Amino acid sequence: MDPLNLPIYELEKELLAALREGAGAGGARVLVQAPTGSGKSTQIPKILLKHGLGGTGTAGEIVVLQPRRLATRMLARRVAAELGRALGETVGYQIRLESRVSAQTRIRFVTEGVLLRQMLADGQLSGVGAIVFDEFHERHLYGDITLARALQIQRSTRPDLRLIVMSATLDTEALERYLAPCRVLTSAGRTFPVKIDYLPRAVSPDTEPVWELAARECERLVAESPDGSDVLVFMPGVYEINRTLQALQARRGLRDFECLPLHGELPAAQQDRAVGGTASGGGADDTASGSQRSGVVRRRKIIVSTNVAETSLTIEGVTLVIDSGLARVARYDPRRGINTLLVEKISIASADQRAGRAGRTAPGTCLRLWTAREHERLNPQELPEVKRIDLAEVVLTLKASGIDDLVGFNWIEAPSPDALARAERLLEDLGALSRARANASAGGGGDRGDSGGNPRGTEEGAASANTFPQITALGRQMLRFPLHPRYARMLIEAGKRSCVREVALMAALTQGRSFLLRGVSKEIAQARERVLGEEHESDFLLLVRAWEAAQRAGFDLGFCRELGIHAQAARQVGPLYEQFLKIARAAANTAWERDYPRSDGRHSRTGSADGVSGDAAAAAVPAETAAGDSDLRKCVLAGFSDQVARRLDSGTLRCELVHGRRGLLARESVCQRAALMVIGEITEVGGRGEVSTVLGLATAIEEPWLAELFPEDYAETTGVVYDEAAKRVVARRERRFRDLALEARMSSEEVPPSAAAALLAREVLAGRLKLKHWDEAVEQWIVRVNRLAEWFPELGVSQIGEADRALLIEQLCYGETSARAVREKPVMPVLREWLSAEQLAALDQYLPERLVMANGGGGGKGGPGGRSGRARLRYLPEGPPILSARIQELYGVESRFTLGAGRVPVRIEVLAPNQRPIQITDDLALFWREQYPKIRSELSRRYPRHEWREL
DNA sequence: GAGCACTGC
Repeated sequence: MDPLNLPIYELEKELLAALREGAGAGGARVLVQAPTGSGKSTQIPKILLKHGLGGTGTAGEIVVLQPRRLATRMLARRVAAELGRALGETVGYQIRLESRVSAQTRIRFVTEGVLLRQMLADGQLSGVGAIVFDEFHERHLYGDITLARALQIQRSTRPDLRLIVMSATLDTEALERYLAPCRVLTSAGRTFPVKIDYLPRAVSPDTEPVWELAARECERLVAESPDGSDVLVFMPGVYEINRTLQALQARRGLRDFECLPLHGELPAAQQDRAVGGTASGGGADDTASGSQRSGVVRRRKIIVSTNVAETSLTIEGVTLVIDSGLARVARYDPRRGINTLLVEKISIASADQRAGRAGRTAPGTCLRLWTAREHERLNPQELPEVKRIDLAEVVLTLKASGIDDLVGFNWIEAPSPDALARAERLLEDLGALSRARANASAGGGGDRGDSGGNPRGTEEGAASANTFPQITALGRQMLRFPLHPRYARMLIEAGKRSCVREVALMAALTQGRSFLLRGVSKEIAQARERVLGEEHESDFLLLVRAWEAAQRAGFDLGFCRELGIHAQAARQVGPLYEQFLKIARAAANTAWERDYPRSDGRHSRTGSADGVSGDAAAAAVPAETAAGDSDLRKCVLAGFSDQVARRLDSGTLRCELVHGRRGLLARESVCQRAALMVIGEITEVGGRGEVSTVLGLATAIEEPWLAELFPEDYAETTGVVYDEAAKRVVARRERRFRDLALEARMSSEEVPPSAAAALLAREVLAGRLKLKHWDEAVEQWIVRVNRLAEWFPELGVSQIGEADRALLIEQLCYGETSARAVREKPVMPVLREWLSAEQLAALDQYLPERLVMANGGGGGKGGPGGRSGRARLRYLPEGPPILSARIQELYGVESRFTLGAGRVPVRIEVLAPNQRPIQITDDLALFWREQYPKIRSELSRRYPRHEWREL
């Protein structure tokens, strides 16, 4: 097609006029509204170049911002070809680790991160005459930030800078207001019409899962148009894709179709197969497409895909789209400090984008698996990334550019104050920002109220500049690494511990797509163990071993497949690793690499700046043993100190994290034996059945390291320092560091029990440590009682013996199975044998405000510990009368019950009418045990639809 | 017998 015929040329005159006009009025800003296929990405840069609008003077450069690398490369290539020039001359591109530009380059296509980095290096963007923001509707975080900064620069010092923002969606009012005054130009696209159908009636996923529904409708539609071409089905994730493929293959009417999955984790060869067989990613697997090509009749395809096919990959020849309307959406929950990845309904914009995939080559049809009425209730747009993801990296970047007041920054859409506060707090913890003043209105911090000896009045409010946390020298050092601040911090720590090489590799291995596949077969798991050896200390180190093995094998496809390694992803790690190393080396005055024997026999350099060869240090090569690994693990701790976790029990994978969070250690983690660890990745996942928080990338740590690395946070917690400043720091960490560490120490056999007891007893007696959950803490609780007995004879408490201990655990953990035992020796009287009423009362203050009765613990098989995946937390309007009556009698209050049933504990909390949990005393507990059958039957009568068997 | 979308420096 002749590019000059593209619809976008209808806008040429207007665009030029708008740019000239704007230049006179304090800065040219144009918003171009044009759908995909209008030719805007290639032609607008050319129009600017043709009319000399790259800028005044000689060096005026047109920078075109793109959200994806592949598109960046291809657009540059096409525009260069259209201009009849070699790539890298007039037209070039720049993406991470790859640059094709020269001094003559006037049009430079770049990815978003590249421009943000450039702004950081040169706050005036000298040499840049125009910036074109392409695909801006995708609203990536870096796109938002670069536009905001570009506006700032234009308004302050560069009114000659031309800004063109291009968007494919029509809903641009907010953007228009943001850019005002600005001109809006609209152009038609050149795609084929797509007929959109909805379901006539809503279908509940309970009666028919989406994959069944999709397969059924697919069969029907295909029968209606037997000559049609390929079909594209959108599903939220791999699980749903596999179910859909099964359902499709079970349909008789679809027997002649080739059904193919398409998602990001698939090897390139398989992706190519789904997309159309053309080599797009350098896949070496020619066999599949080769035989396909030679076939006389090509089978029609049904491609079942995730969102990759919505924007990143284009599939030729599709005229029918079936859209589930669902997607897995990543968010960051700043309140809990965890990532979530849950199935959600897509937005209208996203549904339109998906539908458009049916009209690339010919008129098409899109069936939406929801009703027209349901459609009206969908969100018009996806939430932009600023409102969805962790802002730490961007906040650090802004602080480095001198923007201290983040709330006052000219966000296109402002993130929540919570999200900003969380990012600042993480950066403070990492040492990248100075601590906020005590009386600064930090917002979201828990340490309000102790304005202490500060002479300033209360609620001064008005933000004077010096109350904002500022970037530190360490923060600037961290910013040199193109990484999340956590990993940058790890690398800085590695510099101090002479293990940069290893940590740089660890960082590189965790960027981008994960190269070690999850949920692999038994054979692969065994092969991994055989080839990689045993690793128990860190998931990072397992990655390192796997990658080194793959590298030694030259990333051989067969070898990688055997070990469940994504060969292509693994191959991309090398250059990244080198980049981090290079940056680390460039940082002068640190001996960042120790002389570490490498698998290839070369020795890395030691010594400082002048590059003296490291032979002399060869004698000092440290043994590759625990000492070396512990340094690596301390680096991880430095980057993730707010994600320290401990196992709650040995029967399940449940863990407790600092700041009161919980989760399940990832099944594939190597740290199954560690008492205390650091978590590199917290993700709440779900979609089918239950939602759970998965803790991945774990690293075992040792408790003394906490004191070593965080002396001021930890000192107070062990009672050494107790001044106001330390108190505040601890308040910020919500005192969890200490509790977790102590608990972990208690359950670790390596620490002499007497030492643990000494610590614990002191904490307990000082009132600084309280028990939280009876179900999980029975063991520790018994130990505690025993330590109390041992260390504080004045309490007159006797030790809990082995037999009684077993009995207690049985009764408290396994509930009903011990009904006989309860009758014979009820719990509380047993306790009474050890503790007098006074002692019990004294102990009461160590007991939780909120005592949970539970049958917990994963252990009791078949018995009351049986699971029911379906139960959810639910409030019972009324509890069992027999229990209510007793509570009324004992406490004189009306009660409410919360029945919680997760996978493991089924628990009933007793709540007073003011919603505060009631402390359950021994009387009530005893009553509960004795009357359990009656209570249960009352409950099942009252709530017959609930499943009670787990009780 | 559990549990995972897509980009980018």
